[in-house]
Amino acid sequence: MSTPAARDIFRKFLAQKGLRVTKQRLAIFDAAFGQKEHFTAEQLLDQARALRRSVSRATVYRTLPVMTESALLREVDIGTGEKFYRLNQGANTQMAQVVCLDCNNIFEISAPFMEWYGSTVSSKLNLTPVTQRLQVSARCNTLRLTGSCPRHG
Amino acid sequence: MSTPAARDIFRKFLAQKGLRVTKQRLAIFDAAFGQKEHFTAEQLLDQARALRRSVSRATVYRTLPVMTESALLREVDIGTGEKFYRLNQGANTQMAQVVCLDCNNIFEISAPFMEWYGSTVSSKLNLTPVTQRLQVSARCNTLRLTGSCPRHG
DNA sequence: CTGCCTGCAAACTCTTTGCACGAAT
DNA sequence: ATTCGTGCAAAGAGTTTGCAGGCAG
Repeated sequence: MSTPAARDIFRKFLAQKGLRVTKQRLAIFDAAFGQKEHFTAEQLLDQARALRRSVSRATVYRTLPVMTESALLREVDIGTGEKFYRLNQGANTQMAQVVCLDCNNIFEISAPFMEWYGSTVSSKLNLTPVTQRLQVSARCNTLRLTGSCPRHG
Repeated sequence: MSTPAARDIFRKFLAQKGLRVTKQRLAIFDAAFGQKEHFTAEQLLDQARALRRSVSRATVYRTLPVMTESALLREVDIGTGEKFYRLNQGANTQMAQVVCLDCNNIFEISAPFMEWYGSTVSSKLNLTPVTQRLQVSARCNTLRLTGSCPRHG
């Protein structure tokens, strides 16, 4: 759940960008803060609608970029067609994702060397790195051996 | 262009998989071998049609997985909506991609440590790694400083 | 009041799929 | 002669956008 303090940060951010503080944006913001793990635009829409029935899909899609640009959220694209988002809990270190192809869980692993790698490799090409992503797809050993995955259910 | 020898390898692969050697599949295969860099399904369709007018988009999309499974091609997903493909010229080492957001070039960089990283991290989660991807998005210094990018045109 | 924001629905992009015909074995 | 493969067009999924009306500043 979003605290009044967190909400004020969002208000301030919106004001600063010359954007209006609307009830829809606040509902979407609160919904995002209620998420514990990765979530999709659709899941965010559901949660936001629970807080304010009229929130539309379009507004969710229009608000997500605002929240990522403000570093409130991180976008996580694992190449499955739909994008995932996650609260950016003040984590300043680069994260890698390990995606289990069996249980569909996304595990976030700190990978500080990514930043170094990005700069090193970019400078050789006369480029300036903007973002890095490192992802590992894997299969569940437990599921393979026992036929059921504890994380799967 | 595809040599008769390369085409024979493809014929053999198809036979081995119990798949038929059709004119369309050969045209798509030849088109793929004419590509020097990364290409999209649409670009491959264009090239294949240049070799055999009737090749359809559906067949290209149905043939691409066959060619990736046979390791003739590598799939490169940089999260832009459309997938890229590339000839897998016997490169056995893991590759990272540096994507220039200005010129849209994709630079392939050998990154053998990715494999090590994948195994290390997966084993801690009791998973078996299947694939790794490491991508850096970057901006062109030359473009920023001089207003034009030599690779852009 | 002014004009940014919203909801709705249609449009869009890339990819997949059902079906009847055609061709490889 | 069998099946598998093909082309076509429609469907699908996720996301974006044009427009008329609504609400924040």
